[in-house]
Amino acid sequence: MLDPKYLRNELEVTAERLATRGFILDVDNMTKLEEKRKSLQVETEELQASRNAISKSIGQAKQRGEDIAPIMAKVGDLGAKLDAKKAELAALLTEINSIAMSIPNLPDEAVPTGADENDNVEVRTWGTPKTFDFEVKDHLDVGEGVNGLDFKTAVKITGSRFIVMKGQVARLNRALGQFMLDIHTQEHGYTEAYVPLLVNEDSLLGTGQLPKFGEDLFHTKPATEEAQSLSLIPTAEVPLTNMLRDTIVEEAELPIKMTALTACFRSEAGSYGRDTRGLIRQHQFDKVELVQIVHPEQSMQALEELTGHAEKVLQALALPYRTVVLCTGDMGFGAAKTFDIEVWLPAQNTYREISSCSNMKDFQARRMQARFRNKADNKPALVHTLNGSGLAVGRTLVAVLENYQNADGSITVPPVLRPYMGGLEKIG
RNA sequence: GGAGAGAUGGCAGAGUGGUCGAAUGCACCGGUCUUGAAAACCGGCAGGGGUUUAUAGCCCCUCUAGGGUUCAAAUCCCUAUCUCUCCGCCA
Repeated sequence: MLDPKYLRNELEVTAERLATRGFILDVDNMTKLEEKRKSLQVETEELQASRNAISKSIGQAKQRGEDIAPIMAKVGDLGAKLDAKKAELAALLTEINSIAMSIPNLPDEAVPTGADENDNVEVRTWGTPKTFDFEVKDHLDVGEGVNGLDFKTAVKITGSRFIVMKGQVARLNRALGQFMLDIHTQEHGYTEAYVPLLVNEDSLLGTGQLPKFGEDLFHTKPATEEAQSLSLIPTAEVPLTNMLRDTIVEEAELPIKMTALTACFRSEAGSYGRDTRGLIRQHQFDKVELVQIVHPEQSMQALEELTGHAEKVLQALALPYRTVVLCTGDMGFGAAKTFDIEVWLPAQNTYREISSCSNMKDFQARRMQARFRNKADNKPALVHTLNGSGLAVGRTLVAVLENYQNADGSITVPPVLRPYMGGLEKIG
């Protein structure tokens, strides 16, 4: 969430900046609520203060052995009045908080203004799309051709948008994940983490999936009414970032760099009919996530680095890609700045998103109260959080199947993956 | 699943109805000493919020969370969550 003080004092500026990402802030309503809050809070605290004073004097009188009755009489209906004000204030604060939790992050000044993905700006490309002297097949035909992808069986077991992988394709998927983890832990300084795939509501509020995007998630149905519902993670960003929730770390511990290979689960509500063919948009897929917890002054530099770490994977796999900076209108809820990395898919003759790397600045940190002890004044201050895919394994598999296909229907195993495949050079 | 114990500041750990937001130790910050460091000594040090030009003062809230009793709750009662110990079960 945004800094409440900033929101209050710079309401007009905030509204303007939010408008660039298509979010309309109801300035009049905010002003009205804020005025109400101010007077109500002052009144409540004054009542509270007078009750505290009286209670204290009762205690002191009692200790001196004096008669309390006259003081007790002064209490009167103070308690009832206070309770009423408290309830009124609590309701108002709840309303204000729910609005605050639904306001997206402010775009960084450096982010290009735009309405949608068409206004994103390419910042670099790497590699040259390979030309094929035969008609290229899409990854689905390639995968099914070597008996490695089985959509029909997945539908039987579960439903659409799930996949069964078999044989060397399943192994290739596993190899990709292991390879990525190894790069990030051995060459980029990330600590590997094994994390829960089910998380509680506080975690989802912390990273910003809730309260607004609950329908994008899968939720468990508790066995009993009282039991808490847990949700399947849409990305390892949720458990990794929430590791820092409600903690204060020493400044010297920053930056904290963590990575995890996990399955990710997305309900893909509202995306019916899009990318229905193949592995591009599944309800379940593997992803290697990169998370950095950094000093506020370092976060923009960290975003460049983190994006570079993700790009390294594609370079190692010799997969052509381009990197774009998302415009204000295309960024996710909590992001201040985002780079998307798009890999070349020959069958679609276009680049498709394979990684999204974002600097959330203090947006998540404020929600989670993730802080560090600032050397300058020895006080706690909010950290900045970043995350990025390094990479989405399922989509990387798509890219490998398409870019490494041969005329005879076989797939060449990218050289860097061969150690993970028992030396295998070709599938099919 | 059964029985019991517990949850307090960055950490450890006192505190069982009334100047307790809370002893003490560690960590941390500042200083003295030292060529420098360590040790020793002195001082400071919970977090959030309101008001305010103010990181000055003043005020409010917070001892896992949510309810309750009371003029007054870290302290008493209820519920939830989590942790630990013992027994049972189990990959």
